[in-house]
Amino acid sequence: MVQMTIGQLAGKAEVSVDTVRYYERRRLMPEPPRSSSGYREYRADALQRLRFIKRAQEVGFTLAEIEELLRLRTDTERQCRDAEQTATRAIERVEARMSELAQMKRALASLLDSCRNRTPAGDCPIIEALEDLETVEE
Amino acid sequence: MVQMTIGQLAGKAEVSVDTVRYYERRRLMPEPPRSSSGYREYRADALQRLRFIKRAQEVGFTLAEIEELLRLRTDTERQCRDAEQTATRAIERVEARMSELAQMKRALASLLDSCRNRTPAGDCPIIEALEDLETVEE
DNA sequence: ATTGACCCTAGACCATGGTCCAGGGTTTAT
DNA sequence: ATAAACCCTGGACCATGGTCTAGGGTCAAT
Repeated sequence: MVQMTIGQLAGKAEVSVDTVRYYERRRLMPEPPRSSSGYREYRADALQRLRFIKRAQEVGFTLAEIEELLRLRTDTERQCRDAEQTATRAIERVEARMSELAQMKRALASLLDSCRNRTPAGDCPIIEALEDLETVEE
Repeated sequence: MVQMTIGQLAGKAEVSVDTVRYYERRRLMPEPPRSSSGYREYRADALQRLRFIKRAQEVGFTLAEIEELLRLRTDTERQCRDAEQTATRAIERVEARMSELAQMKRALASLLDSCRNRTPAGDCPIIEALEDLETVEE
């Protein structure tokens, strides 16, 4: 199968055809040649590129960053330094979000804990805590 | 100050007036009485409620969950069990997101690491990795 | 030859949690 | 009395990453 329709491409990459068209609009995927009837005709390199995008997304790059990486791919000189920077930014973003979540988790766990140790007759400590505390951190 | 305008309320809670109106539309805030000229008139309990919402949001509840908690607040019987469940769900959501992020971070760190240890002449290992790997996990 | 599965476009819509705008009225301070 | 600062509504718009729809054309199989 040297040529593929968009549906075949999407199937192989396990994304929807809408996603492929969306990436084309976003310029993450190049515009492929068209058949005489206007159908997009993809070759293996399109699948490779789509997989690149998916993998990069899985490891936490945003589509904007992936666009950057894809641009770098063709510019071998500046390539590595810039890719490194992009990855560093992505790590920092991930880390920042992780510590926000860790804070949330601590707060929620402490709410839950008070709930489990409450006096049977009292009001719900979760709701009380949200009503009264200045901060919910320990 | 027994009555407040929306701007005063928003100021005290450190949110925007748009946010207050948005919460009203979302039914997180009740519709307050209006002055003769149609201005919203808030009392202290509105501020309390707004702070409840903010605090709950800070600890990782979604607005939908906060709506739930607010509803529970008036139903003292089912209160605690349901609030506990909501908190448990929130924790699970936070934890799931945290482990996704941890996975991302490991993958990004390993990319970055290969970048720093590369042979000076080679292509960018980050881009290579995204091109070639089946998975980027170790 | 017709049915069903696929393809096309442009644009609307989804969730989330808001923010901003236009076009008006009101209140407060000077 | 006039300007600044505030308030009102309804609806559009933002980011993010898609998904869906309408209204049409095409391709493969029967």
